[in-house]
Amino acid sequence: MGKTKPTKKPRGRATVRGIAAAAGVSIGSVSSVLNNRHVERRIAPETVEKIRAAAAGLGYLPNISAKRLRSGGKNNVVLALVTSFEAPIPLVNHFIIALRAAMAAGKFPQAEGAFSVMIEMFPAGRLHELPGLLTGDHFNAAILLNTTAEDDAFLNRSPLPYPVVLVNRLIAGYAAVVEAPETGSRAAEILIRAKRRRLAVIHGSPLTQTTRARVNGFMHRGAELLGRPAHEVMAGKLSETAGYDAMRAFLKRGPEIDGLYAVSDALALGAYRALKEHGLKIPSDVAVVGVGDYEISPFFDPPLTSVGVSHQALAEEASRLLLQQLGGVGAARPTVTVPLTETLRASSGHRAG
Amino acid sequence: MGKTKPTKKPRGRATVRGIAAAAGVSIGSVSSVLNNRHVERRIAPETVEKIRAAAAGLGYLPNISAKRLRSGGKNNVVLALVTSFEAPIPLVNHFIIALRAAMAAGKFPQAEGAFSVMIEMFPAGRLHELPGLLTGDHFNAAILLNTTAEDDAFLNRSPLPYPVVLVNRLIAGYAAVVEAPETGSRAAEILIRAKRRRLAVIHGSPLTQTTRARVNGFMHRGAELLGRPAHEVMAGKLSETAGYDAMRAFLKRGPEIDGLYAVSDALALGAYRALKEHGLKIPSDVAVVGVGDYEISPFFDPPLTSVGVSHQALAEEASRLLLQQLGGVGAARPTVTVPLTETLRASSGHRAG
DNA sequence: ATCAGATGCTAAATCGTTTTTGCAGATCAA
DNA sequence: TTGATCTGCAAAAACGATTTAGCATCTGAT
Repeated sequence: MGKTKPTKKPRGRATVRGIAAAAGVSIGSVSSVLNNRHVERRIAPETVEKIRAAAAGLGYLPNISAKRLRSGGKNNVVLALVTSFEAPIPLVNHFIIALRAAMAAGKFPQAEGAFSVMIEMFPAGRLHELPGLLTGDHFNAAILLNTTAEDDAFLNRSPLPYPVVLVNRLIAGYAAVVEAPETGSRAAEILIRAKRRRLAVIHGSPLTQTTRARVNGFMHRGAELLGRPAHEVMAGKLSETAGYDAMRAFLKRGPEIDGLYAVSDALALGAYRALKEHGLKIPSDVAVVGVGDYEISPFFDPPLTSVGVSHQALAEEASRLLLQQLGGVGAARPTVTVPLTETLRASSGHRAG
Repeated sequence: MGKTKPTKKPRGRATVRGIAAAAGVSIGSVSSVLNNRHVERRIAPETVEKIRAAAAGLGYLPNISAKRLRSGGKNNVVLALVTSFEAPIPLVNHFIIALRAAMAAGKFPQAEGAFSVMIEMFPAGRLHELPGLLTGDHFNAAILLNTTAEDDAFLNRSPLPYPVVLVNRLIAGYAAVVEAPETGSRAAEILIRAKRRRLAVIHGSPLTQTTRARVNGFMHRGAELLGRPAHEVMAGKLSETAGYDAMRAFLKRGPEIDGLYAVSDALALGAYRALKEHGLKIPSDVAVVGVGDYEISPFFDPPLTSVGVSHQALAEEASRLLLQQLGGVGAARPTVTVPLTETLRASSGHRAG
């Protein structure tokens, strides 16, 4: 009938072509109607209806890539936050705000301040299955969070063809932002300065690069200063419930402690409850030190002393690093160590901050 | 020289064309080199170097839209989470997980299970400035969170040309997910069942649609059952600090209360501290009810009783609704009310859950 | 009957990229 | 010297959309 071009088979997703074929018009008319330009473009009302019906019938969804390409908007720089499903991302807004701030501050002027942020999530250990990761089809640069050992091995095998910043992970050939390595030892020092001698550390299992560094630093410095090893309390995960369960079991087993280091504030909060239930007072019986990864740790009861890097600092540094690499200053892949913030609060016997 | 085509001016961002012109080769060769296909494509080593140098010199960044368009991957459905900078997004992972689950469950088969998620943030009240919002250039569908009254007015004026789901907001012509309206009244009932008679509610300022509904429901039901109005404690924001400050000032002013409703768990936590500092015990002196928007509220001391909708339920319902609209079942723009979850814990005198 | 202006649509150009095809020149074997 | 094979690259097609230019046909006025 009215076919004007060698019509393609309508396989796959509906496109303007498919609609045009179905309605017996040209793709130009289809586009005009779908963007509500049919008045200026003088499309007849009944044609408009035909096209709308065809689009609805085919379940048309525009191809965003084609739209963006064509309409050539300038904010075509796409940054990605890549994290695993299993890990929470309380950091997301920190990152977006930090990226935006870094852009506004004129790092990476090419983007003209405009960029898009995608979130890509993958099942732990399956980073390699993430579409577009290897081809670079989905984003111009990425911040990688919460990778597992398998993911790290994959990254090590196959370098990604765009700028990447790892957070709390070190892999050769990649830029990274990590917390200062003396977190654990500083925690030990805080407790020891507070006259604690029988120390314990509570951590998750398995240990990550970061939590292992914290535990090791703590154990090492504690043994060094006290000549005696600290107890190790092993929780299943880094959650409150896991911390509570592990701490409860530990206390029931009998060892007496007067100082506790938690490698996450979630564990600290869980331990709080176990300690209180066991009749122990914080800090008079047991002083507690966390890492400050919960924004509400000042409102724990008692407020939690912590030493660690703030999510905000981490996010700012990672953003800076990412844009710097995008700016393309050669092949610099620096590792940036974010300095520690020590916040002394009541949980270690200090005056509430 | 070796110019083969009427070379375009190199204005704007560098493209393969620009690199080709700079290196004196064709764009095909440029593309081959940039994608590390130069071996199979038999590009001479010195040409490879020339192209790499030109690309680096021009600060080349590929246009992601063009890449995706060309390489035609099937996951071209783009969903957006749109929220304001000011509001936290602890919900992000809930939404992504829920969207993924809904996709996997076979809602919206067109996408073949693959889709991308973008996060778009805007300054409160400036939703209308978000690039791509009106044209639909950036995503196929969106979930809108944390809009202000101005933003809502804008949405009301200019209907968006793609499926949208509003969260905790009602605007004519848009699908929405809201919490059940009886949150506030249920909170009042919990406190009154716990034999509390002198009630107060603590809330932020300005009130949002949702928090206003909570406050109104609470006040109304409280007055109805007790024949006496509840006190209103007004905090600046929905933060712990604001809650603490407001509650402290209120207690200092003298009114005695025995039941408190907090329209956010953050306010509840801030109020906890003010109450304790004032020598009041929870729940014996003052029972507290929150809304359950903090995952760690079971680990408050004492654990917080709450009535509200979980972020997870909200996210699941919003995702379902979004995909349903994408599936395009006509122009259905339903408003879905998410049922309440009531969790009785120690803060209202119940046994810890 | 003729021309001007509407009206309604098609065709083509374009966005930036990748891949396929093809062509010229060099190298090699006989 | 003549094919055959290899090298190195250019040209063109394609992805899916939007916009512009242009071509018929119709309407109404003269």
